[in-house]
Amino acid sequence: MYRSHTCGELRLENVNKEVTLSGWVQKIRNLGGMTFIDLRDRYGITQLVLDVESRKDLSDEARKLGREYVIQVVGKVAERSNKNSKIPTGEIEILVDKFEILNASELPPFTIEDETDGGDELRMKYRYLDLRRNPVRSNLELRHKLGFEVRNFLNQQNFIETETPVLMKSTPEGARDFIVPSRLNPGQFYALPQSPQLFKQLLMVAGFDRYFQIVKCFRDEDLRADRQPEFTQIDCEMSFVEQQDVLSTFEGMTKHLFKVIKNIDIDYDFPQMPYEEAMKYYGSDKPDIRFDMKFVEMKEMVSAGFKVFDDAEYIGGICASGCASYSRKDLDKLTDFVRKPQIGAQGLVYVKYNTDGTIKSSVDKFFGEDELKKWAEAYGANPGDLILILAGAKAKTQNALCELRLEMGARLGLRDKNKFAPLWVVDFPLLEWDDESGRYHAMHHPFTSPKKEDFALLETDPGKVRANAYDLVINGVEIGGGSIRIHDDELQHKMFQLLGFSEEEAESQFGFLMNAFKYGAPPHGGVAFGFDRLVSLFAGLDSIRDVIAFPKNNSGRDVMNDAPAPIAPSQLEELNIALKLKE
RNA sequence: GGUCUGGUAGUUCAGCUGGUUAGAAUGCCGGCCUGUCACGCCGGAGGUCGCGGGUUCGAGUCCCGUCCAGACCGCCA
Repeated sequence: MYRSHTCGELRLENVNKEVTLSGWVQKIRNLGGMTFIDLRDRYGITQLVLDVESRKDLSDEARKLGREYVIQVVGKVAERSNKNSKIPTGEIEILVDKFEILNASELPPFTIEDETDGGDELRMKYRYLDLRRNPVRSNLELRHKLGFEVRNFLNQQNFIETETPVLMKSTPEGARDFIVPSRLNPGQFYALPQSPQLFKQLLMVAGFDRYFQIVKCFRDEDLRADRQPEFTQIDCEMSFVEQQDVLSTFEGMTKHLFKVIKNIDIDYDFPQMPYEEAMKYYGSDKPDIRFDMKFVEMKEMVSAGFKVFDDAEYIGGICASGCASYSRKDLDKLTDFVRKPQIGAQGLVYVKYNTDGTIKSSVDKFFGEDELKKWAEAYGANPGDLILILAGAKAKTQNALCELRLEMGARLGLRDKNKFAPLWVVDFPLLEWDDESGRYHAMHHPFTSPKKEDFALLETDPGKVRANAYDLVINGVEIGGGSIRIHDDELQHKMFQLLGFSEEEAESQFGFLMNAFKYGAPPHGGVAFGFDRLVSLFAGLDSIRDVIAFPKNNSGRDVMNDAPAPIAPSQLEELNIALKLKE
């Protein structure tokens, strides 16, 4: 028997009990006549004591131990004379009778502590050591709990978890596919799924009614802190539902998760904001509504005379309360912030509404105090507030203003990680124009249904058609998205036509779906949640890497096993593949 | 494909306008220590300053190239 107890469970009531523990040596404190060893496993830390007077042999033997050695000890539980209130086992310790080294350890390249001295790269290279640390392990425990509760909730709601193929067909729509060569079919390739979209729709045709799957998805695009090439989705689909049915069901799931995981009661309906409104007031389709600071449009309001404003397609700003005291230096810094190439504003106009009621702005030369007062009124500004204004091309300026709003929100401490503000963004456009290819693209995906009341626009002004599509946004993070699908083969055909597919292309790529629609496809819709993002949101992290056991780095590499890597010529031969690498 | 930031001891970092032997903390090794739990005290070892080239009497420091890492833009239906 390796252990009778874990390192996290012994308490005062176990005193005098003979126990066997196994674990890793966290820390050795040798006081000369007495040696303390912290023994660690997944469940906690238990202190071992060796007394030189009673057992000199053991104390000498303990000199051989090093950090992260795996040992087994037998001893008696004793009450500590000096208790440690910081750990659950702090009232007891083990008087060691014997111990055995089960496995020695080389010196770890970084400390296995909550506040490790290791940098990200090292931690990833030795991820199995990093995973021994409490913060990383508890993130994965949280992930486990969330997944478990998702299954629990959806099971109670009659959802069936069904696996769908990982080897499927490549389709040119959407993200780049990861490709897998087929040995049995020379010159042909599988693709890894970007999502099980088509299969879950076919399950609806099959009458499965309520499906879900916690499933790996793959997209061969560049990485970000919140984007990995393989990631996990909570993928769901329901039949005989309208949009509100889907929203209600998954609002329920979200509330359930907040309740059981974080003990947070959300006792209100999530707000639903049309896409257009989100863009108008927040410049983003995923607004962070933990704080207000809505955009104010000013194009109609300003008088002529200031060339930047006169030439601008869009003028808009935000009101940062209490920031009128910003110095010239602070404002210069903000100007630098919005002029960063990633944000791309040309400059920043400010209006200080001073606490003494006077107004000072960077455009005093062009606008009188009366006009500035009028602006302040439009913003609902109070004395002490600072108005920040950007002007230029509409989409770009709104985007820059969105970044500025988030920055000011952060500076004012309005983006508290322990506060959660869920929001449904609804009524997304069905299509968006792509200049590069000179055609419309599906904003969500080509299986999304247009709103009935916008059907007529499909012929006349496709860009104006709204879709039955929705996103769940929490704290400015897109947690999930979905739509009511097309379940009619004619409408689906028309959709492909709008997207510039020829009849043949549509048929060869998606014919099986449209064919299925001919055999009694029920109305259906669904949603997919980014599971990694959900976990990182619950964990209060900005990056999804620390909620993934073995993540890829910025270049899509696994720095621990050094994937991806070349394969043997014989493997290529077998796959009928000849490499021709570009310079 | 692009922009920005970084790469110096095992590790995390400092090293100013170029100037003698490149520092700190932590970790590691040795010694002392019977109630520690960030143990304490004393001593010690430890460096291809990412790599290549250039400027200079002299480069960790300046310039060019390159590799690696991170954040972001493009991309991500």
